[in-house]
Amino acid sequence: MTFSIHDLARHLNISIGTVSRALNGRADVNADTRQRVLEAARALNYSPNQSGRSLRQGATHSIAFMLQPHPGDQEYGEPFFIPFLTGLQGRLAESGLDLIVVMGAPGDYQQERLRRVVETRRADAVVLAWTRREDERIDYLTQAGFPFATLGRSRSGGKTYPSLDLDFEKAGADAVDRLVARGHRRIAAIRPSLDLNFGYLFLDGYRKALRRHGIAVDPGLIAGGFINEAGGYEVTPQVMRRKDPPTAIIFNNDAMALGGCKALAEMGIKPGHDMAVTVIVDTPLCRYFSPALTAFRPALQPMGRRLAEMLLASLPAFAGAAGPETIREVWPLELIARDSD
Amino acid sequence: MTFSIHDLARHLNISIGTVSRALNGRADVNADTRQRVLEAARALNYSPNQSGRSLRQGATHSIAFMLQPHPGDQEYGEPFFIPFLTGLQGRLAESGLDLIVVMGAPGDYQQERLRRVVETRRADAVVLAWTRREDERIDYLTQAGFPFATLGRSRSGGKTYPSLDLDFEKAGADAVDRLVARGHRRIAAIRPSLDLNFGYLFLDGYRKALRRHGIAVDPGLIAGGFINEAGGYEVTPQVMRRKDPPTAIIFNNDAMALGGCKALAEMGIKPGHDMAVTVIVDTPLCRYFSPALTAFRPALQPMGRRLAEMLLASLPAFAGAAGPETIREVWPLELIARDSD
DNA sequence: TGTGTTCTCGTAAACGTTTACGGAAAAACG
DNA sequence: CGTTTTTCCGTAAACGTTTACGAGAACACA
Repeated sequence: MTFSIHDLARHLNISIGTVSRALNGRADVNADTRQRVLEAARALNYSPNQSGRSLRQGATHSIAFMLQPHPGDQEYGEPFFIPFLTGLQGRLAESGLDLIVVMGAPGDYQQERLRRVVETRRADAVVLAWTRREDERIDYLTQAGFPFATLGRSRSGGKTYPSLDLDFEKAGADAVDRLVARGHRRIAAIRPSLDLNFGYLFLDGYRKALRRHGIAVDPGLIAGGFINEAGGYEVTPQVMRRKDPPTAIIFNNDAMALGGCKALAEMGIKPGHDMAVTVIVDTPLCRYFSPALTAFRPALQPMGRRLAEMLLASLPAFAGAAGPETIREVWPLELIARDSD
Repeated sequence: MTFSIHDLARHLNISIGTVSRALNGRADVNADTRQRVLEAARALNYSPNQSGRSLRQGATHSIAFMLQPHPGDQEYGEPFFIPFLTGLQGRLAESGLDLIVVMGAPGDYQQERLRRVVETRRADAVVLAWTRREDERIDYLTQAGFPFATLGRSRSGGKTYPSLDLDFEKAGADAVDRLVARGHRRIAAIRPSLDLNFGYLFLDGYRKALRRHGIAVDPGLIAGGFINEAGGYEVTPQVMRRKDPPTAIIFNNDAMALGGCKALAEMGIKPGHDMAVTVIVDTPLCRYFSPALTAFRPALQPMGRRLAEMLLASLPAFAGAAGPETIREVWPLELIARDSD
């Protein structure tokens, strides 16, 4: 049914070995014949069967990104990832690699999907996001000897894999510094599960900055919930019900911030007026919310490109002259001051 | 390096043929041996090499979704698609199919990526979105005899493929009806390129509804631009600069609406106060914008499921008893009244 | 016991590539 | 001209599966 290298070879009256070599740019083929082969391939619209190549070469020429929607978010989506993926795919394409995004059902653990990708050799490497503090996926991949890179740090797996992360500690600290400079002393922090490594890092920076300013860390001003709007909505009242409520809240996440602001609104509290609100990871929603939320913005597209580069550098088939020394990077988050604080 | 069916067979002292048959649930294998094979496969953690299967069977067991970010949107992302993809992937997974999302660089035409997917047999079928009125991708796929389904209608390719669309005509008309009922007579429409079929359909519904109400369609109240925030920002002043400016604007798209509202704000015009604003396709941004934008909401996740089902029904390997009669569907958009009109 | 049927399984070919190997022809070299 | 090297290409094996085919064993039936 489909057009194979045999057909092409027969058409050219040449052996399939030569055709393959010509197509793959090997040296031991005459310039003329190469020319003929390439022209014929173009004219007859031949392109090699991917399964055949993969089988023979043991490589799929594609990288898998594991995308998993958050549980309970029917509506929200993950606008965060699209620019990142754009950068990632752009860089991979330059090296002839396809990016395939493997979707998992929302809520189920990725472990099973990951195993499938790895064991069936669907991709040559995977990219993980939402790294956890102890991440079984990382353990699995290192133990299986499967190449991967992560968006986010983790304590799992040693320092053997490329990772790119954002400086959540610093953002947490910067947020505190800024609020303290503006006269706030009672600053709350709303975080997702501490499993999620960025939640942990953020809280760490928050705590250290408070201490640096000589402000005691009040556990009652720290609350954690599901990393979605419902989580923020549910958890924010906890810190507000204190006898000595905060005058500022730092949300680790845009969705939680929106839920939190909804809760605040129901208490008659207006962000930017009665309450300073800062968000760590900016998304378009922060910009369009009213009041526009002060937030820390990541450079998502460059991050995607960079992580692709780091991953490529770690793959034997692509490693250039340089060894994989710059394997772990932490990028800054840029403060975008808006109206909510 | 990896564990193949040969190893499994050797370990069991059985031929690979029998192992394969046992694994694939064929009838001509003894119940005992099947049991043994399955247990060993499980214990030794065997899973078949995907390239091998694909090569032999001529099927990849995966469906490709072509995702292409809009040009010029570094930041915005496509939250629209995530719930849709969740539904799509969920249904496909139930039939043992993987969903792979093929990313294209923003702005470049998908045609080249599509050819690659098709010619290299990376997927058994593809799902297209953002259908155009005349869509070369559809022409290509039908001509190539490659199975596909579309999110959105098109005039291309006849009625040979499953398609699921939203009723943009009706939404456009409903929006007009509602605004007329509220006393508006000068109603503007901001649309993306008419290439995009939903832009065309929307405008069609808008026009017909106006005529039905005996209101002449004023071309000066219709403007089209790029389907992003910049487009809305750039184009909205065009309708506002008329001597007889509109009292209501219908935006076909959330991003354009946000840009348009920005332009309005700069003119000192407040949506929901000095100007009624309606958006056709709702996203979280519409909800969180201030004022919250009245918009028509699609049932994205069920749509994803349904389109997967329709696609499956059109694939010979999956077609059940029923023929592919319900091949084209148009789903309603639900009005969510908020504060902007 | 002979014949036909049913179960079960092994053998081997095939899917479309890439690539190690070897050989023929051409070129280089003395 | 003989020898060595280089250039180029064909042959065939291999990647890991699935599956058509056939055959042996067991069973049923007469």
